Amino acid sequence: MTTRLAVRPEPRVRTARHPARAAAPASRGDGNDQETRSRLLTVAERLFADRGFKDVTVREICRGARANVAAINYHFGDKLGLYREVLQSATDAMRATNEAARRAGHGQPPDEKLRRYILIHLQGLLASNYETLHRLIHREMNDPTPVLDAFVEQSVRPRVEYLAGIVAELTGGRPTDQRVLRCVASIHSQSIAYLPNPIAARLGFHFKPTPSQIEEAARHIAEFSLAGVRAVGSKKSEG
Amino acid sequence: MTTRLAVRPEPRVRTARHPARAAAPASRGDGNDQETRSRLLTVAERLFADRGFKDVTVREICRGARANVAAINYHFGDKLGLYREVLQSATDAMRATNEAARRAGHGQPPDEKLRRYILIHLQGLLASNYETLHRLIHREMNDPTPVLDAFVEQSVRPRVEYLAGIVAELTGGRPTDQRVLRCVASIHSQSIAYLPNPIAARLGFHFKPTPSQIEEAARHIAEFSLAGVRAVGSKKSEG
DNA sequence: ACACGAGTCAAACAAGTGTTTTATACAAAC
DNA sequence: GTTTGTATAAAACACTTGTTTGACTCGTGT
Repeated sequence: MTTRLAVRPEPRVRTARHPARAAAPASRGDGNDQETRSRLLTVAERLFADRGFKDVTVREICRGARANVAAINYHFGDKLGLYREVLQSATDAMRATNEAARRAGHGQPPDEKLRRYILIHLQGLLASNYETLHRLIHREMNDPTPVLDAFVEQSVRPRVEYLAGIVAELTGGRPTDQRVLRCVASIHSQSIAYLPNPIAARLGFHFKPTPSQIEEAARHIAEFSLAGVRAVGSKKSEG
Repeated sequence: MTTRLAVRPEPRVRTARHPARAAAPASRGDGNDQETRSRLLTVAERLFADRGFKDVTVREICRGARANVAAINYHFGDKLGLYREVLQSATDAMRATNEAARRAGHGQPPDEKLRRYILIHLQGLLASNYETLHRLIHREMNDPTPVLDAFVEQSVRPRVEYLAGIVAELTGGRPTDQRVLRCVASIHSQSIAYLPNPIAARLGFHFKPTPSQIEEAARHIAEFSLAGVRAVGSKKSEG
């Protein structure tokens, strides 16, 4: 029936997720059981990233996971419950990248912090298993669901605040200064440009995300941005 | 039935678009006629931008345009035909912006060409009537349809080539040089960041696209990029 | 032995979907 | 006046959608 993404009372998952006594889960001889659940997650992640929530049918996911049509409702309550769980793993993965970038820059001068931040994030962005997750986020940009709030708070905001801190160090401004925030936007947006997308493909930009190509791109963004930050940071505010 | 976007033989539009003799089209007294067609286009543009091709139903469009369900099939053959026509007008509008930017930079030194290019494109990007069209393109990035090819060739490629020419002038490189192309990506991606999007909204970035705010953002991008281009352009290629 | 519950399955369900059909109104061409 | 072709409308069509049902396994606990 209604398929629009919306908040609604969590549908009762039949019994599987809330076993009555459940010490040792019953296991069948054919090696399935919990496996079905994780197979559904794997297949759904790929399909949702490829074609979006609405364009993917539960029948398709179940066929891909060699499960019955009812499996999704049994294991996740409904289609949206499955989607939520898929997207939560994306949020977790990106939070890990954030923390890695922070550690790598610890104790370094601000320009070196920026270089390492950009490199690590670009590596994370283009790592083949994360790329799927980024496509999911890109879809959330067009059709936000309640899941996006958690992602922004846990993943994007820490990243932006850390970046603002670096830029503030570089320019001597305050992290909430308009001028600083514009620099943050300029830096962040450049990385996104290296994600594979159909327009770049049609233009003939075949960026191969090999380690050395990623390093080269990261170096470009870092030097480009450092010069940019210094240029706009040293100017008196005008107008 | 099948609703996936795909190339398929153009469905026969009943008669309206291919009148047999048709000198003066028959017109009814109630002032409708061709109006219905353009009302459908207007409503469809807004709905497609808001929620995407698949999420919008023909019944919804027709209700919004105060037309019968059969109106879309009558005037455009099918739902995809309507979508095609909506997106074609996006392509045309952007091509006009391209040409305006070219004219504005004619005879100017390269740095001034870049400043004017960025300002005009940012103005086009954020003009309220173009913003709808950009949301449509953003959706095409996730789910490309055959229409995207025409858009890239007529709208994106000329833009990128013009920008590459300016950067090449600034650095003394050739427009197809890897280093030049990376600068083009850096410049172009910064403008995109100013399009309204749900992540920026959740972060509290309330960019008001007033003329003066747009000018200020354009100035930031231009100075940031000019410094960046000069920095990476003056360096010898290494590694 | 028995009951219970986890997990799976085929089938059905209710509500949508894009599209087609049939009919009708009306202005212009003949 | 008749025909022709445009434009609209209500109803039906054929099909897909997410979800639910009820039966059926099969390990486990008692």
